[in-house]
Amino acid sequence: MAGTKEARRAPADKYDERRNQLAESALQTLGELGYARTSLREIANNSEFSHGVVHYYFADKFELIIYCVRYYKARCVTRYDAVVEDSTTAEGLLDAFAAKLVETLLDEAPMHRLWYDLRTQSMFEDKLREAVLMIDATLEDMIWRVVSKYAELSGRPTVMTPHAAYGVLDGLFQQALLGHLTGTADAAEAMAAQVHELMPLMLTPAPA
Amino acid sequence: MAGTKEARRAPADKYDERRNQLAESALQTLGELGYARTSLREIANNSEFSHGVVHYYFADKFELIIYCVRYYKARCVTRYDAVVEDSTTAEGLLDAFAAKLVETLLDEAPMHRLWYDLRTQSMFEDKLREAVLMIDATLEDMIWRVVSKYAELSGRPTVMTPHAAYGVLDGLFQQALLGHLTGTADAAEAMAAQVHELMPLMLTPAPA
DNA sequence: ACAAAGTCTTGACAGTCGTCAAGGGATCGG
DNA sequence: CCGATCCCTTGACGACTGTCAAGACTTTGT
Repeated sequence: MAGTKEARRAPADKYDERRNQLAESALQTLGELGYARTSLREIANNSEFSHGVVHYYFADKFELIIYCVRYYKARCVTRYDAVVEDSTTAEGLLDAFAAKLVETLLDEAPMHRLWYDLRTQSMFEDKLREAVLMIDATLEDMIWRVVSKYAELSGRPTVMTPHAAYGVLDGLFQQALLGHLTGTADAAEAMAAQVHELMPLMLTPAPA
Repeated sequence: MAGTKEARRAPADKYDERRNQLAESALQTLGELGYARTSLREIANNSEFSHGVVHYYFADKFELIIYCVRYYKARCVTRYDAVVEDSTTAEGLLDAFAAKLVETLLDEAPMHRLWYDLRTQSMFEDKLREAVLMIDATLEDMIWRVVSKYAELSGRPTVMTPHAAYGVLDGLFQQALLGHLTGTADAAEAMAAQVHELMPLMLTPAPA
């Protein structure tokens, strides 16, 4: 039992490569159909392999999906780091942050709805919980890097905890995503305006 | 089984009554298993009928689920109205509102996670969109009645649109629900504290 | 009381699902 | 060059799904 994975031959690289390849096909399928309607056969159809190969690289469906969640996290968790590092003024940071929010909402809408789908599934399915809570915490850190930098550039301390700041911003983003996917044309821009108004409220009031 | 009074019922009433009865069984099942794992047979199992009866009262699965969404809405949309009407001070309103939020999060967690599940499904499934957007708008109105009354009692105008106010509060609630369902003991109380800090920020700054 | 209409159960259908076993090629060490 | 190992395909299994038809039971109208 123990050590079956270590016993694997030299091409551990190729093994991981295939797993990532399948993860990408899975993410694409999940982003399109959602968790409820995604089958392993459909995932394999969106790859260059047949449906049986999934069980060669993953023990079961959950292992694949959880692997996908972590694989996805690795790509998006640094999304706003450049914004944080490059900004020199509070207003510039806020503009760049809001613009990046709009950009990712428009460009990667399927991935975002998948994330919300999986996070909600974790409320029902124990097996998804650990992975989901881990990435959620990482996203909270990501947002907090933005907010605390914004506070620093403004020269005013924050009045919100990282948890609360993530909660309210995530609420606005999710709302905008729903609007965007259901036909509200200016959902993303409306969110940008809301973020512009909300962020200053996260700091102690500016001196009059 | 002793149907003493149904004998004289008008058929239309009984028909709607059965539909509501099935809707309640469906809501219970959906709240327990989530959308992805709920089958019509499981719904019928949680009722006193057999699985075939569903297609006697509903054309298909979607009609049942959409009926459930509307049925659910009718019950919860007035949840905070008593809070709004009975409060005479801004602080009293805020306390009562936060307490009600905590109460419903703890007592009706399965229903809330079902709502978030269905709302997310509407990002993938066209057929759910209309019903979900309708109830979402109604919830936004419900929240706005609280916020605007809070502003009125405070004697200070709001600085947020109804849409934004609902977005941020819903974000905090959803975050707390996830925390509560995944084992964070004080998730609900933490949310109450966050709401206490957030609500004043929705109004123009108080005079120093 | 009899017939019609309404209500519900049963059983089956055509699919789809996750999973796994058997086996065929491909690749590589010897 | 051969045999072992890895990679992948194929096909099948039992279970489950939404749906519907046939019929039994109940209630209603006359």
